[in-house]
Amino acid sequence: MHTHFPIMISPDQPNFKTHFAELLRLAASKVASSDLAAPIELTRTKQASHGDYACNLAMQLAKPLRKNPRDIAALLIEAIPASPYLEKVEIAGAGFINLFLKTSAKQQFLFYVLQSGSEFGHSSVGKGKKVQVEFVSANPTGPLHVGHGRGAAYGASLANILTAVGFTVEREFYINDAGRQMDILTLSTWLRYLALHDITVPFPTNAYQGEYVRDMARLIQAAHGVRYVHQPNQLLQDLPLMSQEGVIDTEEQLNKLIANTKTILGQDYAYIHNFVLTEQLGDCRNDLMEFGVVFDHWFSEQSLFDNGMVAQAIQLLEQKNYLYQQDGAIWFRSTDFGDEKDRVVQRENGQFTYFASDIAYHLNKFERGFEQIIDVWGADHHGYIPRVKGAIQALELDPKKLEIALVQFAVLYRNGNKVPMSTRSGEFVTLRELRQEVGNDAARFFYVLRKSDQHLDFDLDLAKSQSNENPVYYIQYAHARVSSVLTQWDEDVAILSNANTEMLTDLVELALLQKLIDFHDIVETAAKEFAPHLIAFYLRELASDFHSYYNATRFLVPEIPVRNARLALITSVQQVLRNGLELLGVSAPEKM
RNA sequence: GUGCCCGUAGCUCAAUCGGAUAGAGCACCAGCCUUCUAAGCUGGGGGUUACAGGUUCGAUCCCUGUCGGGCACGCCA
Repeated sequence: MHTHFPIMISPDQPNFKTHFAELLRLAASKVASSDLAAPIELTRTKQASHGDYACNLAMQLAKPLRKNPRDIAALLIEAIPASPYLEKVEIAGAGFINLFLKTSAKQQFLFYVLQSGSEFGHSSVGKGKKVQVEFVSANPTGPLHVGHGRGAAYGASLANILTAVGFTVEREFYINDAGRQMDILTLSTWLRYLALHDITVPFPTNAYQGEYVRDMARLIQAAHGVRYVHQPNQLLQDLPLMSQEGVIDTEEQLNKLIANTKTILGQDYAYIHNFVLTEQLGDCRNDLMEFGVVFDHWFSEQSLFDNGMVAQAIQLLEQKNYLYQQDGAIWFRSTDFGDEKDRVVQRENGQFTYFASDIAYHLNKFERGFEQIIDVWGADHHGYIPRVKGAIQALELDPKKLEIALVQFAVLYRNGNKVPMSTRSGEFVTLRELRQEVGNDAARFFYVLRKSDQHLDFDLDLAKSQSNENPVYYIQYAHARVSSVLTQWDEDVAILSNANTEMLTDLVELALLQKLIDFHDIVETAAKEFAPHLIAFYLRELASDFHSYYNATRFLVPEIPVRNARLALITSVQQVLRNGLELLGVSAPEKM
């Protein structure tokens, strides 16, 4: 194919915005002899009368140059080099410089979209740098619920976007398989197993209540019969007093039960512990896979203990003099790094805290050579940030490499009421249930339809009753409509690369073309700001522009040049819709 | 009580890190299918950006205070 961009600065990735910014930079270097510290910022205009791109440079220069912004703008415009893509430049308002992109440049841009295909929107600004996105990382103590779903959708979309702009991305799931919660789940399962053999012990109210615990007990029974059955008298030994007869509800009681269970089961405890872990992890993995969320690496917290890495990390802090002993425990001086208080890394009983293994985990991440480490956390962990960043600084690692993306929890509403959610009580709506109710596509899209640090009100009744009015269908419908037109046209799409796009002069058509041009910037901004929702909003706007076009214009007209030009346009729109949906993990159906 | 986040149309949310007349969707009202998919389109009403000050050419955005909401403040994970 012959090139349509004779003097484009970057023929591989025609980017008019950066091109114009470069022109203005050249102009500014002539006008303001002193060097400019700030980069030139161009924004897309909201109104067509303001051109395609606007720049506020003149207003920013007003103070240092001690001149009227409009006068500066005039000087800048005078100094702008000629460009084959620049139609005209105007001064407006308080001193805005409005740049108009040549219509021919917009028209020819279509060839670039068609040629790039599924690669359109991708770039190489990431330069192949190694980035890790760690997300979900839910305790494997029960099914994923709708809160996890948001982290999953966000992290997966973010990873896709970072990949699209040229980073080498690793998706990691951190398995909390070392803590007390796993012991509680093991105990819960064993108690349900005993109940299957008519040995009833009061089931602690603060143990895991969910039906899936009984399911696991049945699996163990089916595989091993009575092998793990023991009489309960030893189990209740030395149990702290019950507040009411037959009710176990304190943490001390739970701890004693766990300790007794370990004694009674001996070697067998590890089997049940391992069984429930494998079972829950497998369930979690399948659930996420069905949701289109796949991880490159599953990292076990337990492995940090097994390999001695936790002890090593703590020793390292000790060597650097950031630890001290008090009340029998070992503390890390996180207050040296702005934390509210110092934090325990090793308890009085000799056990390391979760924080200790997290220090080792992050040290390990740095040792793996990532240039950027992104932790996606639930917003309830925000207080945890200073101590982790503090530990990283204490280890003399670069805290700027670690970025914490906080995702607010999704709050579920049913019949206008908040749905209570607690994993242990078993009262929660699972991600699976949600996916079955509204579908994977709608769920993936709905989750990223708002900024991640905003609370998400998820109205189940609305999602269910209005599933056909979900915005995702609006976008998918636009995609399917194009497919339908192309099917009826019934010719090879390849010939559209010879279309005469100068036929596209209608205002709606030019607006659509400009929208396609915007896609690159949207993806890059989404990557820079960790903001997948920008893609979702962009796609809705693009679909909206398309639907209007569809209703106002007939594509399959007898005049072949007009027809092919319009088909080239809508084929390009379809391509961008598909590429954008792909980033969000949403399917792009040919038919609806 | 202390710290962090938030407060934008009736509802759910945007607003390209300080820019031009604050935008969408849902809901509501009035129209559009004999022609490429009506899961669509066109038009309409809807706002003192919680409140009060401050900073400057210019504030939803930055600063201070007040009110209201969420979260976190364990030798839990």
